[in-house]
Parts: sequence; structure tokens; C-alpha cells
Amino acid sequence: MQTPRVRMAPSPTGFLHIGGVRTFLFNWLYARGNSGEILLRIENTDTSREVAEATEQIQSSLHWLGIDWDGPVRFQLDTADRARELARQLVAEGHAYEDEGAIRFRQPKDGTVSWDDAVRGRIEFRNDQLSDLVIVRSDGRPTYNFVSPVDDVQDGITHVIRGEDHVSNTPSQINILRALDADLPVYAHVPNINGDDGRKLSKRRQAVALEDFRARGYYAPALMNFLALLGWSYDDHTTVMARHELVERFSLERVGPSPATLDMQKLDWLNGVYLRNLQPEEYALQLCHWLDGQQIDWPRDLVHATAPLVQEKIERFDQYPDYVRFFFEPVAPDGADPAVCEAARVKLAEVEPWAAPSIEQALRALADELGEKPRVAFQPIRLAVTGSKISPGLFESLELLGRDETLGRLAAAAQGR
RNA sequence: GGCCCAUUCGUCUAGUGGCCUAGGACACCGCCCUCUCACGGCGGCGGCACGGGUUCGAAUCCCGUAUGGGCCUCCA
Repeated sequence: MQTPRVRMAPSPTGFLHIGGVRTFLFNWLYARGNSGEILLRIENTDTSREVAEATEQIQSSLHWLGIDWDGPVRFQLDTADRARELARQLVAEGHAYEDEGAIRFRQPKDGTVSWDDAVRGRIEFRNDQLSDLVIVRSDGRPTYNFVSPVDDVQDGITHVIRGEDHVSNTPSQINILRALDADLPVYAHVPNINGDDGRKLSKRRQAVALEDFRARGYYAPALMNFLALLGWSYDDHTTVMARHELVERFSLERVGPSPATLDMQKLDWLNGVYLRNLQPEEYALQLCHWLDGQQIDWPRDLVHATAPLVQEKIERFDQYPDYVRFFFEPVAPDGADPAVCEAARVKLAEVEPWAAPSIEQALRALADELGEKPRVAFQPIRLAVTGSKISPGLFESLELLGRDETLGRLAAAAQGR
């Protein structure tokens, strides 16, 4: 078997769409899992729609997710001359003709064109239903439906793995390739991804750009794992798979034909699984990377210190700031029982050493003395110190906050301030 | 409208004629654990779109209907 070679072919018209990313991921998994090669080819045939920064953005997004490619980035426009030449050849051979300055491909008049799609099985079209499509515009620029198959041949692409919206283009591209006397690649049309409202993903209704997911604090390996499971499965029960496991296990045969819906709750859950499994140092590091990206400049040593307190609590990095804000900024202890706060202040003033175990011991003793359940007695303290009814572990939080700051906040709450 | 495609719990899916009384995961609900939240443990709810065939036997094969989607650009 020849070495598989695939390509990712985004058009530089904006930021990377999550659906496109999933398609690229399948390409990447296929290439990496089969000792193949994968190219990144920017489909910039339509210069009028090109967005200046898109090419850079696409590359950095892909890198962030953990998808790489072989060789330099290619541009479809670079092969325009070659495409024009082939178009002229087709005209000379009668496979194409001029029409108002453009060149149209002449479809076969009868018979059918079909292929065995690697994910959908056999698909067949009647040639008489295919229209003669423009392959070179009147201004001389070749069109996508012509350059794409031509480039695929030129680049030695063996497997064209792309979105199902290309199914209808495929018969024409096959006919063009046949007219050019070229070998056909294997086609694999992967299903679309819908939004969690069951409809087509819409920029208006949900996150669609890969960068949106990054900004929301998803961890790249978790997102990759999640995306891989949209339309593909390994077996009937395996969900959490590391990058190398996905690479080893992926196969086109197990890609399903029906469209999938993005389930953000499941993504959140999976992301939480990944975050909790991280080594503490790595967790803190990733957290800092996210904060960097968000331009939140809280002191990194404090961030590192707070990281272990939230690792089990949050499932996305964007939940971090609100969770630990009290470490970095003053709080407003609304509604904290003054009497309990004062008692706690007195009790904690004597704790030695100032560490979670002894703090816990003191506060449990305090609850006893107050004749309250710990859950009841601790709430005012939590409120006074963290400003919230929900917080990381109380004792660890107090330890990290320090005795002075803790006593100060309790005193303020005790005085109803 | 024409052509092509899809259809298993709310969601992602397992399932390729008998192993299916349809399995797992997320979500949801209940209980347990517990300093809040979360994690974790246990249990529960819930599905083969519909109608015809084929077959001893169908979620699995065929036909039709319905629903959803894609394409029908000198867009990609």
C-alpha cells in the first residue's frame, strides 16, 4: 500500500470553524496513524473573499489544538498557472469550452459517475444531471472545483477527507480528473456538526471559532478528544483517550455517516476530567497560559499557590477568576453573622502554626462550642473571608490568605462592615 | 423545485439478521460521602421516526412516507 497522503484545505475567509477543525482532525489522525503525510493547503482561489490575518490565525489555532502538518504551507493560488494550462489542454481535447470569456468543463452526456465513499459507501450520480461548471473565470482565475482536484493530484493526495457539503461537488471533480487522465483519490465525506440547538452551527447562537473555545478555557487535548468523538468512536465504551491513543485507534471505517450535535455539557465534563488528571505543576502552568491569553496579570506566584485549591472544582479555566478573586482583591462580606465572625477571629488569632490542619482543628472546636454543625458554623466565616457562599476549601484558603488578612476580614465582618 | 445524503435514549454513540428484555457516556432525578461548591460511589428515568415487505427470526436487508441536512455561484 502506498503511503497515505492527505490535506487540510481551509479557505482564508475568517477564523477556523470548529466543524472544519473536526474535519482536519480526522485528516490528521488518519495521516499520523498510518505513517502518512498531511499537508496544509490554503484554498485562496477567491482572492476577493480573503481575510488578511486568516492564514496566520489558522496556523496558530491548529498549533494550539496540537495538529501539525508536513512541509511548508501551500497556497492554492500558487498553482493557478498550472491549472490554466490544464484548462487549455482540456479545451484543446474537447473536454472544455469557452463561454463568455470563461472556460467551462464539458460533462459527459450519459452514463453515471460513482465512487465508494470511505464513510458513506457507494454514491452515484447521473452525468446528465451535472452542469458544465466554470473552471476558469473570465478574469483568468481558476475556480475551486478545478484547482482543488488538480492540486490533489499534483500533491499526490491519496485520501480526500472533507465535509459532506462537498459530496455534490465530487462527481464533477471525478469527471474532471478522468478527463485529465489522472488517478482518483479515495473520498471520505465526514458528516457536519450541528449546534446544541440541533440546527446548523451559527456564529450568532454559539461558539464556532476554535479561538472561542480556547478563550473559554478549554484544554486543547480535551477538546481534541471531544472533537474526535463527534462522528467517530473506538468501541462501545471508551471515551477518554489521549492524543497518541486517538492516533493509534482512529480509522475511517468507524466514522459514522450521520451529522452530530455539539454537546457543550459533555465537552465541559470531559474538559474537567482532563484538568483534574493533570499533575499540579502542569495544571498551574496551563492555567497561567490561559491567564496570559486573557491578559489577566494577577501575580503568578499566587496563581500557582491557588491552583491546587481549584483543580478539583472547576472544569474550564474561565471559571477560575471568579472562584479565587478573593485572594487577589478585597471582598464585601454581605450577610455574614457578626457574632460567629468575631468568635472565629478570636479563635484563629491563637492558632499555631498557621496551617490548614490546625485551622481546621480550631474551627471545628469553635463549631462545637457554638453548638452548631460545621456546615452551619463555617458559612459565615466563608462569607466573611471569600465574599461568597461557594469557595475553595475553607481551611486551605485561610492558610493561603494568611493570618493577618483573615483576621482583618473577620474583624470587618464582625463589625458589620 | 431537482439531485444527493442522513435518521438508535434530550445529546454523543455501540450495534453489520438470532449474543438486544437494545449496551456505554454526558445531561437530568434520587440516595450516600461532605466545611460550601465540586469530585467520587450507588441507583433511576429515557431510544431503534413511521408504514409496508423479505425471513423461522430485523435496530440490522428491501420499498415507500415523514423529518432533517447538503449542493444546485464566474464561493470554497
